[in-house]
Amino acid sequence: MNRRSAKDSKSSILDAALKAFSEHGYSGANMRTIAGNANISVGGLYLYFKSKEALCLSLMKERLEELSSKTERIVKDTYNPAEAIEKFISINLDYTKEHREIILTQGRDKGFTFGADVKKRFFRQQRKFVEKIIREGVRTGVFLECNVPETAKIVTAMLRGFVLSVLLEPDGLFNVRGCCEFVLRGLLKNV
Amino acid sequence: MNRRSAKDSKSSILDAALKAFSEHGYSGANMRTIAGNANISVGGLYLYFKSKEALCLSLMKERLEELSSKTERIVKDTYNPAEAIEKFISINLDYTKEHREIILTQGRDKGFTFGADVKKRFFRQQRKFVEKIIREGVRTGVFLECNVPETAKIVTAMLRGFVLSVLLEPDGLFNVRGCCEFVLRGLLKNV
DNA sequence: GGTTCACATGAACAGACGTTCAGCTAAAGA
DNA sequence: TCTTTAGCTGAACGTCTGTTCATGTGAACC
Repeated sequence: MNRRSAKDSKSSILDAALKAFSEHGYSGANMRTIAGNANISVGGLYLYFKSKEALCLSLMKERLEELSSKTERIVKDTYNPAEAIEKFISINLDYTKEHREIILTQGRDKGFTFGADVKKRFFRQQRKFVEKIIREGVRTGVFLECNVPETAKIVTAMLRGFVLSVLLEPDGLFNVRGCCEFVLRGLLKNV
Repeated sequence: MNRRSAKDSKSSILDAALKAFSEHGYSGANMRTIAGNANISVGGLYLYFKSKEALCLSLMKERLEELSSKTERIVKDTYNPAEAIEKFISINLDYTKEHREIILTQGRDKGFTFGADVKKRFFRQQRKFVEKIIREGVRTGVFLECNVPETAKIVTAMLRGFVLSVLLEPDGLFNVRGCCEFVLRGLLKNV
């Protein structure tokens, strides 16, 4: 066989695409550059992804599903609600630091409609996690009584802001611990 | 003279550009379409803005300075810190609703570097406002003792998340009042 | 050797892009 | 009437884009 396995080539392309899309946005990213950075020809790239759009969607789906399942796994076996919230926030921020390109999901390129269903599913999923944690917190009397869906929406919105800040600030300048404490102060009964 | 005054044409162009950039991002926006929507020719557009980049920067600057001065004006003559925070948040969210294009400032198009100085100046300004409010709150004993710059950073990050959520959710679904309360619970001594 | 197969190439195409420029139009002043 | 002037036009240019396709290469099997 030739140089690389199909699998290796595909993953090379995905890596390069990730970099390109996160640095230049959808329209700004360039198929020739992506191919070049993946050490493959343009034609070769098109063997694995039938279009730019398909490549970008595949990327987004992969990343969001990975983060979603990671979150679910860790949050599931944490029974203390306060701890669960903390974990929820730090998993998301850690993942953001590791994969800065996750910002793709927030982007507005090609209008908000691009990949809208994938993004929507992800955000709904995230909100459901938070709702579950808060409901448990309220039930066990650790958290304040509140409108659970509304509060979950606020907490996920805050998280979204933290994620953006982590992406925009030079590394380390953003304090994850402080964020968790601040959020918890809004939830806990006895601080 | 011909059809319109230079002033009218320029403002028509800015309106069309705003729409284009916020809907399609920097690379996705199209000078021909912008000109068309502004009822002017491509050549005409270039009489007023020497390049796409200049047009976008001029737009961003205008919007951010408007919001910044609006914030300053209203926050300045509010002496109750809790009220000031509430106003700070709602001014920002109202402005976001009115000018959805503000999302330009959150974007990553053309790399993070595009318009970086304008954005940075704005965000620093915003953080300074928040710091001032918090410092006053701590001084008068209404707010909890805290690391002021760190806390201000967290609050502005949260605001950023709220702004994004307002932009992403269909109108009205996002509860401003609830956000303010949540943030204040993290700041106030006696809730 | 020949054939098959998976993997790969890059020139070429068609269209879109930002930008320029020689020239137009009609109102205002002489 | 002629000239000036502010405002405007849109074809044309060069470049870059996503995408296609006829072709190449070398390992594996017969």
